[in-house]
Amino acid sequence: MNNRPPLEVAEVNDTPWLSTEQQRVWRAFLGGSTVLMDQLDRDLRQAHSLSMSEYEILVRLSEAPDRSIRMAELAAQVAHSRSRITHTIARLEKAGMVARGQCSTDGRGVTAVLTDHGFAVLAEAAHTHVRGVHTYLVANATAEEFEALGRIMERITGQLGGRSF
Amino acid sequence: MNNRPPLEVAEVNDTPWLSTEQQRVWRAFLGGSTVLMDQLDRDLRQAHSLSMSEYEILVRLSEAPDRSIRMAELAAQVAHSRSRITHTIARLEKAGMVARGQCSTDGRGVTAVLTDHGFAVLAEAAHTHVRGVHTYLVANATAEEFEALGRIMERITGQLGGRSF
DNA sequence: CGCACTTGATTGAAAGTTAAACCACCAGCT
DNA sequence: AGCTGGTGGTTTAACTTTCAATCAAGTGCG
Repeated sequence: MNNRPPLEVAEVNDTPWLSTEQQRVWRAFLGGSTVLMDQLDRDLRQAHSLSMSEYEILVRLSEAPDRSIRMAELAAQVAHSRSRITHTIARLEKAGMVARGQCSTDGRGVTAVLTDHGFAVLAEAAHTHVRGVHTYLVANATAEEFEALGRIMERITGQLGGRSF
Repeated sequence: MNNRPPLEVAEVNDTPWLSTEQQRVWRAFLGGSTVLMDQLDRDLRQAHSLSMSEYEILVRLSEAPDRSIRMAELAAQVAHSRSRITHTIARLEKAGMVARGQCSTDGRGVTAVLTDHGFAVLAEAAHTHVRGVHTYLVANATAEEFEALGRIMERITGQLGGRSF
């Protein structure tokens, strides 16, 4: 059971394996996207003590009518579990960036509302974030490549988008 | 301080903002890659009780000479902190998939070695994983798009690749 | 209405990750 | 040999995320 060819290249049963080239791209994606996200996260933390996911939440809130979104909806938008949103909002609330409100139309509904302070922090952080996206991603792609990236990712989201947590 | 245009579109100071189109692509990437990774992770867990990062470690080990890699080198390959590798390897060791060995050339060096059981688990899991990559990613891109993806991600890794943890 | 059933959100504990302190060993220098 | 500084790895505690249980409020139906 020892002298097989490297796993990812072997041809086994009915599983369609990856070509060497496909594998190269896949690994580039794996490595590249982690390195990219880690860098954006690090930048945000250093400059504004915000994690990437906290930042994303603030962005969504800032764009919503009344700067407020219901917990479940927020969870769906950023693809986190409800539980995680509860905890994260609790932290952001403690930091004074978000407040909780009752939903008017549904007795159990809770809405997260971006405070003025939260908005101010976001306005600062956005500079850091956008600069990062530019220099780490946009600058590393031609217009066509960038467009291609968008198309691929949109199809993936279309295929896997609606999920249960 | 209330009636500004949406944050990500406004033009402020010297920060080069993102065009609406760039923003669309960036969000697609953000959403698409999380949804993709989540799905691959979920598949792996359900079928083989392995997380994506555990799987990646097993893959690296399986490809290395003697199926063993030193801790620090492993950490670098999968872009995790040393500490995280220590913990993860401890878990994999408890599960009997990896063993620890002393490094011959360096007294403090510790090597992680893939056991036969670990290899067997990996051989199973690889089917699940590869099938996932195919149906979620490869199938959602033309050959050109796929190539473009590879180029972008390789450039990013080139720019950000060597990091400290 | 009264019942079962689902959904929205929170809770608390377990699991995983990060951050910082720590120990052991290597390397270079005097 | 004896210092000194740096690297490899583990440990501990703090923090974040997940998992399962819980509770409250909505919905549908006899």
